Amino acid sequence: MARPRTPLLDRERIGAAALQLLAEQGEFSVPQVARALGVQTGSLYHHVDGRAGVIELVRERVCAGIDGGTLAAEPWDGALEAWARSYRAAFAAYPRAIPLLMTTPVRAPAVLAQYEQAVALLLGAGFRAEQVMPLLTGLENLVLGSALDLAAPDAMWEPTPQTPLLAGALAAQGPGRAEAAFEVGLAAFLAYARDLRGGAEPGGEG
Amino acid sequence: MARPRTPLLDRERIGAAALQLLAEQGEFSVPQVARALGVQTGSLYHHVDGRAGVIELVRERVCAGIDGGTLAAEPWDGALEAWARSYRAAFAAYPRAIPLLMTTPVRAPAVLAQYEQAVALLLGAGFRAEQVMPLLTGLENLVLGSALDLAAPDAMWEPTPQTPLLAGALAAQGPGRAEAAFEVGLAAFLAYARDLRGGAEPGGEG
DNA sequence: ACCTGAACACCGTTCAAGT
DNA sequence: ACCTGAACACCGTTCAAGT
Repeated sequence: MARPRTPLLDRERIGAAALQLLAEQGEFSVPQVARALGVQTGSLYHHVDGRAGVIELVRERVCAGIDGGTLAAEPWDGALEAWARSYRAAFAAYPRAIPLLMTTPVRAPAVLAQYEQAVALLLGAGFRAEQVMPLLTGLENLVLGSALDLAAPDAMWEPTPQTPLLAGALAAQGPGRAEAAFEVGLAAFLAYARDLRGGAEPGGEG
Repeated sequence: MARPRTPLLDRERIGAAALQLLAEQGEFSVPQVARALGVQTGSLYHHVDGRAGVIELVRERVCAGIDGGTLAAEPWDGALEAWARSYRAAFAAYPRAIPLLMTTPVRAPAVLAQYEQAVALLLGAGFRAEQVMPLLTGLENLVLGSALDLAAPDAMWEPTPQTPLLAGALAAQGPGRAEAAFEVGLAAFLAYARDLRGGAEPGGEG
């Protein structure tokens, strides 16, 4: 068969297959993706830059759920808040992909473009350049940590008979609690950002 | 040679070798650890429950740097703050281990014991059982995210010519910024916790 | 350009054999 | 109990061969 008249593979289907594997079993391998698409493992390498490239396709798919239009709203703090909520919802839809995406450098151009826009928002609001990344990474920690907590609240703890209090605290966790923690964390973050910005003029340079 | 009169291996040395590999190259494999100890790969399985067991040894080593005594101080919010600072310092010493430990369930008894103590502190301060885990995981997100940011500030971003603002924001990041973000994040967290607790009696049951 | 099929170095885990 | 040495199934990546 060799080269088919119409390609068997494309980046869309590769990303979708990898994300589905992640959703089902919490991980994926390149051969598994190939198998799911009825193709040889090596064939993927004609479309994607190895496993890291597949991860970036997954990131693009998950992040496609984020409404980037929120970043164009005014005022700046309302835009940031709406973006954070949309960001969290997108990741909460694929909780088992979060660990993979949290520990992998962001290369996907579509995602970088959205962060570029977020940087522009903060600079336009009057923040200084050194203030921007701490704000964005702080917001990201809040969003991703909380999305993981929302969808997999006890994934990180294996209590034992020696830790009865911890076991009780885990059992007492209600689904609304992660929600509440996010709300207050977000409010605290926004209050901090407003305070940090002080009386800067919107669009000002210094 | 088969069984030596005095064992060649012990859990201490396995954990130390794995942590050193993580510090040097950001990852480790079981065969690499065996090689570093001059031993066959299979030998490790007599001392440790597979790769996951080695990860838990690494966690114990890193967490050994946390001063658990802080949790016995009074008042409760001062204890929590001191614990968070010690926690962050311990992880900042091994930044390349953080991604591995952040995405892996906690099984190490010594670490679980410390969390058991933290749960006891919060319950003793008057928090209700459902409030405890959201507080602890929120604090953990703050601490680990900030430790990672402190030690590897640009590890998560690969800016391109299409993202000049992002590149500028990354370049403008000073080392003191992660510190400042942690300080304010911690202050916001503690203020939230005090507010959530309200006027509960220390040691009260609710 | 795109797929196959085979290869390569590596991984995590198991286990009989030896002392 | 503890180490060796070999095995197994699996992984990520490369590449000549075919169309």
